[in-house]
Amino acid sequence: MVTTTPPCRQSGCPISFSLDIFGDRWTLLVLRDLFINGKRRFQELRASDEKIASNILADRLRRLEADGIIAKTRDPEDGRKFLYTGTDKGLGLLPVLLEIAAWGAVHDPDTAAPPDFAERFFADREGVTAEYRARLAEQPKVEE
Amino acid sequence: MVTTTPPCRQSGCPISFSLDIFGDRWTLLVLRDLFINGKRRFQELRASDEKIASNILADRLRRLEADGIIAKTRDPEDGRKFLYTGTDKGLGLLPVLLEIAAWGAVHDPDTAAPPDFAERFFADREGVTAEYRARLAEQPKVEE
DNA sequence: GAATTAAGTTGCATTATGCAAGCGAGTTTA
DNA sequence: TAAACTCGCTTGCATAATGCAACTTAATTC
Repeated sequence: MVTTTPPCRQSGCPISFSLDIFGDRWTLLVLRDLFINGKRRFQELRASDEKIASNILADRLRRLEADGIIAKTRDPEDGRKFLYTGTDKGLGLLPVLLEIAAWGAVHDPDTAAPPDFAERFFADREGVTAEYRARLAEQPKVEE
Repeated sequence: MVTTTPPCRQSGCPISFSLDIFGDRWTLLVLRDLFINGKRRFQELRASDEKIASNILADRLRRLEADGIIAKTRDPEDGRKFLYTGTDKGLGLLPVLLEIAAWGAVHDPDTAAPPDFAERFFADREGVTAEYRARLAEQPKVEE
């Protein structure tokens, strides 16, 4: 089985604390798909361009749930399926994701980001973040 | 020897692009020490609370330089030493670091961050970021 | 020119990740 | 109602990344 227990460096540094949770090659991509791309199910998350392995995805979802970043519920419409959705704590990472996206959009010559994304974000971080938050809220709600 | 060639997922996603550069357990901690804690030399970076191994540190510095995030110069005052400093591209990551720090400061019950850091940051991201940028600029300059 | 310091490298053990296949519970189909 | 199918995983095994201790090389001080 895959680890499940993340490394813990306990230095008191808030950046180190954060990286103990999402400082690896996959966690932020999972959160991107959940919070920005509107995905909510295991198979949707697996289908990303980056091709995450199923055991790694299962492990990251387990960790994120254990850390209170996401919540796992059964799909009311199909009992085989689960839905993964962000908690308030998790959605607090939306600005982190967008800040990372904006830097990448500026420096990646082959970026697929909308051409004015970074410009708009730097001109109005709160506003653009609110837009993305609102788009997420449009999704049919799930009881926790 | 350690890899030096980072994984490249080439999905066009700006977040994926960014994480190919700093989506690992150590790179952002190195940048934290350089950009926030004012460190500039190999030994200073090694001495962090998180105890990075010297081969990993050497590898990350090499990658960061190759990616144009930092520049390496000889210390004019002691020819044995090198100085590592952020480029403009690299300093563009300061908002990313501070956003991560703010989230961590809010959610880590044992954070060592200044008590009002997150509050101040969320109230005035640009202002707080400018403060940190200014603090860095106070350091004696290095010719590139 | 001998000892010291800085910045690494090397070799090897441990841990994380990648890949393919399989499994059990819930759902649809005949 | 049983066979076939989906979905969300787990398992086993190969490869890659990381951790640790010791060693090397170049510059500096004594």
